[in-house]
Amino acid sequence: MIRPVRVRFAPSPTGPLHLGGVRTALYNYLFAKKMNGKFILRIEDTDQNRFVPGAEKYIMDALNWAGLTLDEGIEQGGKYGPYRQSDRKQLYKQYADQLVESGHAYIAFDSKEEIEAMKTAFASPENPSPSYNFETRLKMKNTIALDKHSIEELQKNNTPFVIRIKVPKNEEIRFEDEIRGTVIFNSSQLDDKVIFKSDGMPTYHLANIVDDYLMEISHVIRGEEWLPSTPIHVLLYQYLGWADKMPQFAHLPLILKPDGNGKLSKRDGDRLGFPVFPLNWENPETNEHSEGFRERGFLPEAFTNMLAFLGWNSGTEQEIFSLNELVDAFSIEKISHSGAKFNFEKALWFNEQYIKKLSDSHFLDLLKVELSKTFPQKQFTDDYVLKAGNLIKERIVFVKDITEKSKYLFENPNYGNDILQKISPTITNVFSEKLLSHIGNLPFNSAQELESNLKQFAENEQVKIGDFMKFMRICIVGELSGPTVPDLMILLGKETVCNRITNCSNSITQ
RNA sequence: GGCCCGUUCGUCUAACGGUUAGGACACCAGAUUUUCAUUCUGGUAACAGGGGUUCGAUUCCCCUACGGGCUACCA
Repeated sequence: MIRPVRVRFAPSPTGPLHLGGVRTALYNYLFAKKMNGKFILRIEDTDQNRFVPGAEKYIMDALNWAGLTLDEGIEQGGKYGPYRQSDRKQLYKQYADQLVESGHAYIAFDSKEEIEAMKTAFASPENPSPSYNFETRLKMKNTIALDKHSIEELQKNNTPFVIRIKVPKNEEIRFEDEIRGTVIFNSSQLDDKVIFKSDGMPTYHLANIVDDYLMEISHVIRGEEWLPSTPIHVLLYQYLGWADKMPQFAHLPLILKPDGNGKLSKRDGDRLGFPVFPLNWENPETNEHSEGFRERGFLPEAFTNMLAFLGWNSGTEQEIFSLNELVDAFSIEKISHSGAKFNFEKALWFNEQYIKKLSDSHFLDLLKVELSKTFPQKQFTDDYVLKAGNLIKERIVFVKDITEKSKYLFENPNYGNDILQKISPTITNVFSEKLLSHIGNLPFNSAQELESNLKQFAENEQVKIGDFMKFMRICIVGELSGPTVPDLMILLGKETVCNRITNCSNSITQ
């Protein structure tokens, strides 16, 4: 059965998208593009209690930042809309009713307390938490157990009710998972899941199946946490008469915390000092702030590349892939089966690689953004900014390191006592004076020329070349790191260099 | 507890019955660098355990152990 590939990313807007969510979206996108199919965003907001303002927009912003272009969704529209489940509310009831009529579902009037009571009443050592299923439903308040009169009575009193799927006893439910192969469940282990809630909204299980069917979804690529409820979904497809339209399932392994075990959570990020969300997020209820990969300084290409490799591998030794290259190389077959621990070090490495690859014009644009943030007052020429950037390009992890760690490229440094103490005592005021007048007559043509000239000067003055260069570095940089001294001198120019030597010398004498 | 999924260097992973078990990150050492990085070279380091199947198992099957997920009128 060949049908057009249509995949959906279906998050619920209960907060910011985390790493795992973005990766699920990424894999859906890659698969869609690889197969010349459509990538769709559907917002699953059937739980009105968990609605978080801003979350929906956050999801779309995050996908956009990561470069995962949608073919259909809330903003792009499409002929299968609306794409927000709350906007499709009136659609679902008829399918729940259809299931009741065909005998595959039933109405249940039990209150929360009554269900609790059942669970404690039937609890046993073998079965500590009995479920609402073929064994217990006959003892509950529903249209299967109750007689006609009691049902009418409950309905007349407007007793709140839900609709539950009637899961059969002891039937084998099997399906082919694209990642895990054949998965088999016995229906007796399942419970009669609520498919339609008393507030008039469907639960995930129903809404998901109805929408996937209506939107002609061909493949469901989602997290592994959905594997246990997939047999319910399979049953729903059968009972609704849509078995031949059931999508292929692919259940992704989870992203785990770097240390220990378990799913990666926001707490791990806070604890270990790295972001777990793509973009910054302010929780509107608690005002809690969470840092995003974008704000941390990650390039979107590096971020998606890194994410793609958390649970997938091309099978070759290539690791750097643009989004388009990922599309070409992607296959569900190569998705791994086990959970992947998130490794922030490797994420940093990916970003470094992408910084090194940046074109001059792109790099310049990014540099200017950072500079305007740090030095809103100052003006620098593009030529200067790019030269400065290229001087430190291969020693930075993030573009913003240029202003956070290399400010001396744009303003004179301050000289703290600890750094001044590292200047050799052989560097005296007399020496500084001589140096300044020497440099004053020096052409600033090339770094090589400057270097040999300075070496010669140090030799003539009988100052150790190491001591001298260290002094020069401290004057220019304010610390013992950075590009080579002659390169910096050429970049900054004679006047700035002389000023800094003067400033530094003055600091020593004070 | 039950059900389901998983298990190769510290981490991400390659291997689709026969390899000195490969790569990357991290780490260590050396070279380059008058600093810090970069770069280059080299190194340490893994098939969870036990049974089968097979001429031969990291690879296929079973069991055990361990890890994870699910077990809501949440998704």
